[in-house]
Amino acid sequence: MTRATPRTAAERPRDWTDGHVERWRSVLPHLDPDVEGAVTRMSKLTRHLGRVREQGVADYGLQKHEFDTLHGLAGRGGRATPSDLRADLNLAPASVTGRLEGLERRGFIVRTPSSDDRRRVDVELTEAGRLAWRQALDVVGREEQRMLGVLGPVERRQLSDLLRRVLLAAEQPVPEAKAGPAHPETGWHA
Amino acid sequence: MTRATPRTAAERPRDWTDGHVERWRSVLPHLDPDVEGAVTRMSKLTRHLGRVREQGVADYGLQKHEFDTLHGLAGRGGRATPSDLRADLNLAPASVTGRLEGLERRGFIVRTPSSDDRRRVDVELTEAGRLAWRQALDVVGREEQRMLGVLGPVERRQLSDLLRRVLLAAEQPVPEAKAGPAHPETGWHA
DNA sequence: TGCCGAAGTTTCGGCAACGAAATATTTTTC
DNA sequence: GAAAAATATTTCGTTGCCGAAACTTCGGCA
Repeated sequence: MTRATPRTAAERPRDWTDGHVERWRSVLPHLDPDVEGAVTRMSKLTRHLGRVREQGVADYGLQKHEFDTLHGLAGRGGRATPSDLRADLNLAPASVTGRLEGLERRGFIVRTPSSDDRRRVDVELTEAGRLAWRQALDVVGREEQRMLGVLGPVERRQLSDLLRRVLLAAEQPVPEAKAGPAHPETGWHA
Repeated sequence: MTRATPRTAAERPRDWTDGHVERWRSVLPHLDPDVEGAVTRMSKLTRHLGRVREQGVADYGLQKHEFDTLHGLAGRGGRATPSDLRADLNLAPASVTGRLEGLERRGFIVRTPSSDDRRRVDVELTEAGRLAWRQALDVVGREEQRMLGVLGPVERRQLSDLLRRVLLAAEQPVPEAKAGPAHPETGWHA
């Protein structure tokens, strides 16, 4: 092992979250440090990637929400309806209209009334749109790789697998009532 | 082992993210499924907890941002300045004022000009505020426990440890330039 | 054909967040 | 000890999002 993983908590370097959890434990003694630590770190990591996306994507003249919209569109091969995007991006219908408005004004998409169903609108990525998307995409990809790259391939798989099991539980509808356990507390995260 | 973890991918149940990653892999072939899977799942889990918080917290008459503010305040022992909250909650100064306005109107906090430094304002949790916070807190704690509870104690620790290592990398300032690797792509997540 | 409920999209009104500028107060500097 | 710089908070103007309502079009059914 080139730089083995420390075995004991003492020699393991501490991150911001360790301090956070410790602070909260003094207020809420029942808190499970591993649950709280994992949840907090996921929240922070997600926010961090969000910031990177926001900032990196700006170099290509896009805002986060603009990029996300282009990305959603690209994920459908460059053609979709507002309803598709509404579902993919988890947005209110009104918000989709707002986003498309801006993107159309900037020439990244075109909206044309569908000919076979005239209730619908077809949204299509223009060449300019596809280009902006493609360039901005790499910024985020690099940061994801940078962060997850500190883990080896096996560990990445392990992480992904653990999370899958958690998510499967989340996707399950809550199994009813569930008289609260003795220590249902949480310490939260930024 | 009561119900052992499946060894092969084939017998492992698939979650939403597996499909998502697969879809994107057909568009961006270089994508690392484990990186993408992990990131996507963290994003989804964070969002899920956000929704639960939003909804559960509503049962106690609070909105998410109101609860977060009370929570930040409680984390400082029930007394803080707007600047403290601004830092803890990662908010623009203007937003803090807006939030406190609402909470004061509802009787959950009190704002009093500090006597020793008259630029400052002291924000204090009222009894009503503390009560609302404490009750709403349990809702979220229960959901965190429910979700992470599908993992055993050892696995939770493992998850938390893996994430710590990733976060330590994130907390490090980006190590400069980093001429892009060959496959810096990403597939994104809702 | 003519009507009716369902579906797709946009408009409207309101809320919360942000950045920038304004205001008030303290600390520093000469 | 007064002017300048720094700090804390609020006000202002803009933006994006959301829920609800409106409008158009589609599909079925008499």
